[in-house]
Amino acid sequence: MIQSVERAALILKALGGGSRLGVTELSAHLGLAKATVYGLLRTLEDQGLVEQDVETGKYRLGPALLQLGNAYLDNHELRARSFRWAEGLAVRTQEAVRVGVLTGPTVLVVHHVFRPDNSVQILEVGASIPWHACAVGKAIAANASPAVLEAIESGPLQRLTGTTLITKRALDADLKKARAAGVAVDDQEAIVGEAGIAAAVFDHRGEAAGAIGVTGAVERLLPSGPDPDMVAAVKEAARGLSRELGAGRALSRG
Amino acid sequence: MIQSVERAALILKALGGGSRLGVTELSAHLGLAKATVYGLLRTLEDQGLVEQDVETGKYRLGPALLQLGNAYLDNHELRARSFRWAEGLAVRTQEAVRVGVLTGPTVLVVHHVFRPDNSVQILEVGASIPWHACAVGKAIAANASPAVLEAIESGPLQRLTGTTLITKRALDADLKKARAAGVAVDDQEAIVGEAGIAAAVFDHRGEAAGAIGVTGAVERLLPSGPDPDMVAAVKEAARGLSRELGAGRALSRG
DNA sequence: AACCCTGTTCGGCAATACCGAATCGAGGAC
DNA sequence: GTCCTCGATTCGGTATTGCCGAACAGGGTT
Repeated sequence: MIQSVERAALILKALGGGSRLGVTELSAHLGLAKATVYGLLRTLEDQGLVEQDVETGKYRLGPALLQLGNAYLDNHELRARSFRWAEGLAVRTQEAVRVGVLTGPTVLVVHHVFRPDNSVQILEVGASIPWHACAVGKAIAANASPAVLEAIESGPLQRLTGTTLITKRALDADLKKARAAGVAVDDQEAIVGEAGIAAAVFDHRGEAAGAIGVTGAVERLLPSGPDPDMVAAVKEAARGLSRELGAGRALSRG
Repeated sequence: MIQSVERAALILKALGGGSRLGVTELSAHLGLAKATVYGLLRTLEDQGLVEQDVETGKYRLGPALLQLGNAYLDNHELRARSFRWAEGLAVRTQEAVRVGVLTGPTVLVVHHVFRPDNSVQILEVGASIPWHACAVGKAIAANASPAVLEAIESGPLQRLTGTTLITKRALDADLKKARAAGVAVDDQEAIVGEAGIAAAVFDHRGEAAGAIGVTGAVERLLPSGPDPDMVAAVKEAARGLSRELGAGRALSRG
């Protein structure tokens, strides 16, 4: 691991975590000399990866990151192929659709279709959600390799609402249920009143590349248990998308 | 400029420019030893900034960039404050609205409101557009500091359509017109059939922080010259937004 | 006007990252 | 099945490079 690059990345993540930070704050945060941080910041600024506030002298993330983030999306195969499936799923279920991938202990939303009801909604592409508190995350986890599952389950599991599952035991049971049902369900585990139903998407190696699912008001998605039509729609979308990615017959692990 | 960080940034930009690249391709592209590039890539991968394709061994951009790009947007003051103005402008003009900032020689779209006509549209947030071929870019350039203007005008100016202005002379005249009118106009200079009307947004220092404007079919925006109602709407949105950013009375340079 | 808290610059040390060359592993051609 | 080639990966020595401590400069506040 080359030291200066690693440190530069940590600076970016520190700046991403909150608002503007100064050289002194960053050097304290990272435990480095001020001059070291300053040199890194100068280079990052030169590359457009950070910007310095002309008034306060503090630093914030730079525009090049937005371009690179966009380029990441453009090169994303799962995302590209999910467009028509997500659109169809949204129309059929009349709910918002999310496509996500697992990055570390969080789900990164790579595609999002609004609920087709003309209401004002904010785009969630780029948002990160704790894996254990959303249907998409649990759908991926339920079909992940043992090593990955172990890694994400061993981290701290934050309680977001009263129903969030935060013990390995409860989660393992829930993932087993998800494997049996073919879909994972989130019952107000991230936001009170909001539920989700999602199914894993597999690539040509049979690995879970991500998941697709619907999110919406709990009374619509889980009227008395998961709505069967929605479950079927989600499963079909996930299966179709998997096939497009080249998945063979073995669509599920174990 | 610290060497390894600079090189790491160049790798990211190279990967962002196209599709997957291998160690050898990158080392040839940057003129570095393979082992050097390899070390940088390993570090970048460790930080989630790049991903390695398990099959081909080639590298692509990583998910952390999407998160950072999103964080950039979250911390963006102009963008945050532009939400309600952009929404209002879209409703009033019945056209798509874009808010952009200047980054190097291109305009980066930081906010985008769809044309309110229920058609399927793709979100352009994160997209980069040559400054000289869009109304937003010209609105910013017309009010930029001489140094910035000189920098962007001296670069190569690509012809995108038959009407794209690509000489310094033609652009200077157009910018002068834009300053006089208070809005910049793009008449199919980026895409045939598409026009734009935009006005600069000023921050509390009186500097052009970006621009807001409408885009749409040329026959609606420029029926016989710029539609006066649209011009007025764009100017009002830009002025309101500037005021929110703390701009004083001096809303225009010179 | 003095203080304090920033961001910024400088110079020397040695740790650090660079490079060239060798190794490994996979895919294709015959 | 075997050879060949091309690309990713590893290794070790070198001196370049970036790190650090300490001093400087510039606002804002008291």
